[in-house]
Amino acid sequence: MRQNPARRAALVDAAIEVLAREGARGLTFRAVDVEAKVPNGTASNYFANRDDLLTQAGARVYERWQPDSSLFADVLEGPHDRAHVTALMREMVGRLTAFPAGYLALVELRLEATRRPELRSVLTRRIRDDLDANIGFHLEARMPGDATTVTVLYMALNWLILERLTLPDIFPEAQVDDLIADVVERVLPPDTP
Amino acid sequence: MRQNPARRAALVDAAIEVLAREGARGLTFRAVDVEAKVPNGTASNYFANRDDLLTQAGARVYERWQPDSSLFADVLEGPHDRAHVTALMREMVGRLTAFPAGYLALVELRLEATRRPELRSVLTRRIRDDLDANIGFHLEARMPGDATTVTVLYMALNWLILERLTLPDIFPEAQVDDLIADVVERVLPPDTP
DNA sequence: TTGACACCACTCTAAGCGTAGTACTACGGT
DNA sequence: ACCGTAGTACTACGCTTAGAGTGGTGTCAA
Repeated sequence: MRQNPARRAALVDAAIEVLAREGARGLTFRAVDVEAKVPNGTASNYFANRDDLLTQAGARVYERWQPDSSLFADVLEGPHDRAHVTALMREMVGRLTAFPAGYLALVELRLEATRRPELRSVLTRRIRDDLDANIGFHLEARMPGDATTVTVLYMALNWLILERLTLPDIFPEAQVDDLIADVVERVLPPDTP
Repeated sequence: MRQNPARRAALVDAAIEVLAREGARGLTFRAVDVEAKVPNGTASNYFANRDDLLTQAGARVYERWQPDSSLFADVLEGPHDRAHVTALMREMVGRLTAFPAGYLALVELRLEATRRPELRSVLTRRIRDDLDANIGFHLEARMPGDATTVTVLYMALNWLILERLTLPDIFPEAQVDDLIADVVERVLPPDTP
């Protein structure tokens, strides 16, 4: 098992691209080698098996999505109204969409999870934690709405992203920002001035 | 090119199962043969190529989801309030979820559509038509809310279904009906008695 | 008898895995 | 300055699996 961390990271990033482009079943050691432009057999030397590769790829996507830490501070200090939530949601959708391979790779992992119980439990924990963190943050920042509000936002916006990335002509690009505002407007309770 | 329609349908249904179970890349003629329990080489004789098989599978899923026609009549005559919409949404989520292989196959097709422009345009049209039909029906039935209402419902409930089918432990089964009611309650305007 | 289909068997090709063997590089010890 | 060693990079090979497509033969019914 080789240790070179730069190479390891490059291989994991390559795995994400392959997952998004070729699907879970196309994720082979060889394909990762080619994508990372390293000689055949290299990935075999860095990962014990496919599961290893899959879970590391999933973790890496979340790493690369971490927002700038200043975001948290800004939000806690900002206003607690719908307009601010809309801005936040736009930022989030934009941030996730900006790494399309990562999002598509996660969807592939979800589908693969229907076949691999271990992957399913890892993914379930990660996604549940993420949702809970969002709920916690929303409440801590004293934004309008409760846990259910955040859950409904989570569902609608996730589907919006999936739709944009797979069938972009269903919701025209120009309409997306308005759609996000619509979602927030419908789901959040009115501001109490 | 063989014509036997019963066999052809059996092969398409088998293709849906294979898509859901093995992913788009696992959809091979041989896998379909095995799933449909017909001799090797049969699918080769019934479909010109993989694209042919993919688009026919997509169409078949929608066919199998068609609600009983009496549903439409019932809805047009029923009350026009949130409670009724909730019941309708539960029926719809239940109907789609009851054919999990179909739903997962469609998600696989979405991902495959990122690679195949032709499949993308076929799918885009079908899904856009379906959404428009839902919007039209909602308005025709004089349910509370407008086109945006239906769109937001569409997004949130689709993600709910995807979540249920891929990572069922994120939202416990027992919570689903309540969650649907929550979604409707937040997204629809209040009843005007 | 003929035509359409079912079934079976076969060849050809491609892809991938794992690893053995060799080459390179850097570093510490002397 | 030299050498040995450890860790890694690269290459190549054997082995296995999977699938595509097709030709030939059997079967049934009009």
